[in-house]
Amino acid sequence: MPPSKRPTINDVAERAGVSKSTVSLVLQGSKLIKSEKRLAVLGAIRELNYVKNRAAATLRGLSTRLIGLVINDLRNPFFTEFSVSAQMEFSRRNYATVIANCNEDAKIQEQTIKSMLEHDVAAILISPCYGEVNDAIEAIVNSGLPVLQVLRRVSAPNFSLPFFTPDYTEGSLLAVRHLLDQGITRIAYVGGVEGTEISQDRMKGYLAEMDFRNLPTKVFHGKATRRLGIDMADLIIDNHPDIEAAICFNDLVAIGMLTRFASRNIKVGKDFFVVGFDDIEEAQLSFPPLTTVRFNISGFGRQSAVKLLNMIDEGSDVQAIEVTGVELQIRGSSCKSL
Amino acid sequence: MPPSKRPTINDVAERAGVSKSTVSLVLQGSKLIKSEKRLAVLGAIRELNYVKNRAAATLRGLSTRLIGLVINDLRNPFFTEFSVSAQMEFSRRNYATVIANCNEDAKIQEQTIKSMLEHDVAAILISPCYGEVNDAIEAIVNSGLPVLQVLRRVSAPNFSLPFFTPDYTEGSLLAVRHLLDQGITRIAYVGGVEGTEISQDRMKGYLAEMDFRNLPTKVFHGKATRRLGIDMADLIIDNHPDIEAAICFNDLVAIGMLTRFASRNIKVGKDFFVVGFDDIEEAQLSFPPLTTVRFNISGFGRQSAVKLLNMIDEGSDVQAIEVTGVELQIRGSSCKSL
DNA sequence: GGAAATTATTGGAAGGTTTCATGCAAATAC
DNA sequence: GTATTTGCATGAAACCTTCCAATAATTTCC
Repeated sequence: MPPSKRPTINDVAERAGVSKSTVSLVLQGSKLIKSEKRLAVLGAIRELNYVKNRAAATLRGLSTRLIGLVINDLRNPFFTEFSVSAQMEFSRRNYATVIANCNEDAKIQEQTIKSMLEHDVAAILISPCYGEVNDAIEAIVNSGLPVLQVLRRVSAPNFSLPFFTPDYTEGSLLAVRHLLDQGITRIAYVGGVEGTEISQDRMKGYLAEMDFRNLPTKVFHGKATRRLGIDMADLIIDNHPDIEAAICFNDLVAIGMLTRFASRNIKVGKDFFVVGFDDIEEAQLSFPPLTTVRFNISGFGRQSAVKLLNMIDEGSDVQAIEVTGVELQIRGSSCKSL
Repeated sequence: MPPSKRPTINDVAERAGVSKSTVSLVLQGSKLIKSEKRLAVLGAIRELNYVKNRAAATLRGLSTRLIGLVINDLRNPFFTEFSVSAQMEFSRRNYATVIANCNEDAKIQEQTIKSMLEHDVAAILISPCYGEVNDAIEAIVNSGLPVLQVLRRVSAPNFSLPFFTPDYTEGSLLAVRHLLDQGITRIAYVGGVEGTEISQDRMKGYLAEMDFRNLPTKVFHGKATRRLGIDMADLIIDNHPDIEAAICFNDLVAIGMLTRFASRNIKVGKDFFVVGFDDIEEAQLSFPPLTTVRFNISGFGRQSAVKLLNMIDEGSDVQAIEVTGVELQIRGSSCKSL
């Protein structure tokens, strides 16, 4: 017996006693085929365990129904949540997702993107990492594929990609006002790598409002992880006893701070106040529950997916920049009263 | 001007003044082509922005260099860590990863697998969800593709897939002995959906050892989330004051418990003791730091990937079951002394 | 009952790559 | 100077599907 390769549409046709064209039509659910023959074909397909060869179909001009998802840091639960939601929306629309974590490494990112282009993905959804990204962006733009950049923005000298983002600035504005309204004024900002655009955006509201009220600002930069939150909590307790509240770059940092405050026996929500950003699932389960800027990550993931799918289907263009609203989810970590 | 489609190998050949075969050879890095011509080809490729059409290559018989990764619950940081590590290993070996979260839904899982088979993935790595999985497994087995099942095992009546797993039973054995050695005897087991194989395995060591020492066992089942940990902490505090320690199905449950114990002002590591399972990144950052069964998730992810890649490359077979060791990472949550 | 219109089925070409067998040129051997 | 080997380059076939144009079968209409 020959090494039994995958059966083809021809094998099915032969088995069912029809032509390959008929089989193809059946596969596409054409109404043209009489149900008698259609049943025969369907039967043959089942008997032979036929699966269609997408490569051949693609070559003939059909879409790969493959979407590339490029994420700067997939281990961060915020991005995980985003990615999973987007992936599931793609899946619902019958697209498979090629994913890659570029791990904040521009080199990996570039290689990843090129690999996806080779695989002929129908579109790309990207939350980019920073660094030397020119070649990567150029490759994407040259491909002419629908692309949507989310959550973080990068651009190359001559190219830019449409960008969809939550209103970060508004978020920190809400956070700082919420604290100020309670008479809390000695507020620091914690986390975010210095110089990155997203870091600027997330701080902007804080800086503006503090400035407007003539209050001093204090910023502690760093890679936004639980570890940073822990370290900065120590730093603030030990060296900056005057500070009474922190607005954090994201929930991970905030939760790190909560953890350390708990272990050092300082009551957050009474002696210190913390606000996060993102509202990851864990935020409502921390102790105390975390006040945070909420914008429904999974909803945002789904929306991003839908926008991209629309770009594919209808060639609908996304504005250069689109912004979606945020709100403050108030919980115990920031409230004197609660 | 025509709508300018993607340039093909022919366009490159023409531009470089050679035959398409030559271009193909260059693309594959063949040593047969003189560097003079090779340079011409490379130049033409650059000028035309040529990217190779993988669909055509695949049709001709080349591997898609696509690997399917099917995960029961991608939002769970444990599986995220696993998946990301595996994906990055694939990427290092120049394979792109098609990922899908089947969200503990057997129907989605089946559909996902069929979609991957259609896309002609070169192999499948799967941490399956439970339920009605027969058709899905059958489809995989019939495909004849290399498959590796990890972390959780399912099987269909006539088929089984090779399985690679950490030694769960040993893990809970280590955990329970560690507590018993400190004279802690009133130990409960918390979390894990009743009846699932993984749940059985992770409890087995606990049940066996407690039984062996003639100690009473107490099991609280449930879906292994932070939320469950929180609820079970309440339940134990309010209704089972005799229980003094909990071995948890995973770290999420354990951390949920820690959170609630903190908020109810019970000192874990003094008045109560908790052991987790998995050693997710957060375990060392919790308060108190969490004692947990450790088996290096990312290492395990990488190993799984390597095993699968070897199956592809060398047709090397994986034993029906392979087990990798675990160890107990002792931290503050379980120790009277620390 | 037969022409016309409609519905069902089919053969064949095309799509871009890889690879095999072959061709040609240059180098080596006698 | 011819015969043989070696090194490079190429044309053509094959991979499996889709879709168009053409044909065949059936229905409709006078």
